[in-house]
Amino acid sequence: MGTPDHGDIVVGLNAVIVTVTNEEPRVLIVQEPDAPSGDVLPFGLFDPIKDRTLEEGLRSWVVQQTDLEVGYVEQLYTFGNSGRDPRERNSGQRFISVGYLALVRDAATATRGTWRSWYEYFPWEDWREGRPGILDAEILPALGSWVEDTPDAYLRAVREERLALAFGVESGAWTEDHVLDRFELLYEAGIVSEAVRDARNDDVTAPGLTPGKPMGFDHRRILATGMGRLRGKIQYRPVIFELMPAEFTLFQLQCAAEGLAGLRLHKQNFRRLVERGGLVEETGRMEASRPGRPAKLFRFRRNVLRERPTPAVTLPRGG
Amino acid sequence: MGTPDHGDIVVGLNAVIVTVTNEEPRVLIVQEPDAPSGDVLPFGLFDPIKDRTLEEGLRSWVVQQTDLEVGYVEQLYTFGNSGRDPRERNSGQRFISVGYLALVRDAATATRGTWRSWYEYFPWEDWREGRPGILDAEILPALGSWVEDTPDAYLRAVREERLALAFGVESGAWTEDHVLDRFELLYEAGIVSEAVRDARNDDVTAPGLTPGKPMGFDHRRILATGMGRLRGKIQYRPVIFELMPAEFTLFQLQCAAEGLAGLRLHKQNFRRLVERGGLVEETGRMEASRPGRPAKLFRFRRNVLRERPTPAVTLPRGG
DNA sequence: TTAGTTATACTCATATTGAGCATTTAAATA
DNA sequence: TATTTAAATGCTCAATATGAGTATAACTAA
Repeated sequence: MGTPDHGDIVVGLNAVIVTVTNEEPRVLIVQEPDAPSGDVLPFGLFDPIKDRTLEEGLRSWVVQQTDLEVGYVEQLYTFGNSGRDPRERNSGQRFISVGYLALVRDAATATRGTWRSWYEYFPWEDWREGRPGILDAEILPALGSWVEDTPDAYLRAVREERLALAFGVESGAWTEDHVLDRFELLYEAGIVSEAVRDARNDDVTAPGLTPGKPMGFDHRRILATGMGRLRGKIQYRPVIFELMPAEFTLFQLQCAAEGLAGLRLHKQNFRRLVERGGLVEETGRMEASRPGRPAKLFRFRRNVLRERPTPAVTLPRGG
Repeated sequence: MGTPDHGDIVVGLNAVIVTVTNEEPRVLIVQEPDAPSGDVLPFGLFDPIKDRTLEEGLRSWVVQQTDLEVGYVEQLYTFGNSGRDPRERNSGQRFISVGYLALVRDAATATRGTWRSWYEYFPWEDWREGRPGILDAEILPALGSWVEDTPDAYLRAVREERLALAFGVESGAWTEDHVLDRFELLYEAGIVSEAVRDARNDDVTAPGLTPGKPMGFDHRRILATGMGRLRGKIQYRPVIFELMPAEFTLFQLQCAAEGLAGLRLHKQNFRRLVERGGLVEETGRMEASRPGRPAKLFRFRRNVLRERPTPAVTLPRGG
């Protein structure tokens, strides 16, 4: 990497590794002793000599660090903002962070790190038990006055529109995949503690309100990107099956979809869509007995990929 | 940047700058004297000292190089494959290229570069005059035998599935936004001349078949990414209006959508969707007279953003 | 005045979606 | 063994959206 003189670029690879256990979407978190403020995602540096591609680099140190064999991997976004990574301050290096989303079926195999529900970091994203109270109690008032207090009229209008779009203020429609838009508003408004941490000058006033658990570096932003991408993608690609065991009941599938989307779905309509869409086929086996009528076990019909242009689970809302 | 010793990382920012003129989607191409093989996109290096963010860096040298004020900008993808950028071979540096999509309304203001139809580089992507002949005459046979000739059975199955998905071989469905998937297949199969150029060892046999105009570096891949992203995005965000003048007829809007998607659309249904979706409003003015009934002029209804979760033009196929 | 050309309005069968009620099959309990 | 309870599964029905037209209106050019 050479001596770190001013102007050196360091490429960090960050992984949002997702699994679903007990109907709860979880991300792999590693404990970094020197993490300045909060949990961090697994990350490593891109080695320009050894790694042939970014994704290869990512895969190699994920295996090395966690012993996880990740299957599905997808690039998320490349962030290069100065000031959002505290490591830059002392080293004179410039951190570019490339985020990746990885999906694993079997959480058990990770030898390092812990799996945490992603809603610990984003409590306002979980609508499964109804509209989260924190939205109307804290977040929207704070964002509202942030918009109100914007001096410049044009900028105020822009922010107002962003707020309306991201949180469905005027339309009443919550779009579950706009996770990043919502987080960026909270960050810019100084309502998450990372914003306070990163503020060098005092243009950010800490409002004593920091919903959700903070993360180190810009990792909560990367997690938001991954959540949004995954929530969007399950609606047009069958990625959800990357998170399911080989055999599953339709209700387990629905719970996984609900967990990821943070919504309750209409059970009968969900079944209809999945079955009629040709996404699954019966295995002939039944679920081990529990109270109630036993459920048939299904498997993913891989052939659906060749048959339909958009083979995915759409999300019929409503409990 | 320091002396280029082995292991240095250089971040290149590449812009797919798109406009629509005469119903044709065009990209800004610059003439590089040292471009090894073909046209290139505008690109510049990220300056880790001056540029606060990647996007800011991009905007600054786009203005500097072309005098274009780009409005809408969106990051596409970060490529880091070694071997796909010929500059790496001599310099000992590692090139990471971050692609961006930028949309401009008024092509006239560019002071450098030329606007070229993106279908010059991707002739198989233009279905407006029906299914392109090159597909059945050249591309699909070549891809077919590439798959057939794959020795490893598992890899062959994977490739077969990718081919089926990307080109709609089995489903018969052409998904217009899978531009990158299709290009990557052509590249891996050695059917585009960039693949032949990049091949160090002889695992790629030049088949004497190189559809579409090649580009320098990995720029055709970046363009493919931009085309696919834009084609996908017009269906759920009103980005198409970033490419339209302030006032336009519904037919002009349709032609723009058709040009971008590379499809013919059903006129009456297109109107219905756009009008009922609340995307536009009448200005009261009419188009300057041409043969036929004069058309009403419309403008984008910006307020639709606050009202609807997915304000966009869906694409009703069929001429 | 008429033909040509394009915009716009309207229709209609079919598919998809949202919402709910009804039935089946098991375990748990009396 | 009969009854209750908890699911899974099956079915209906209205509302809406979509695909594919036909019909009419408003202009220009000859």
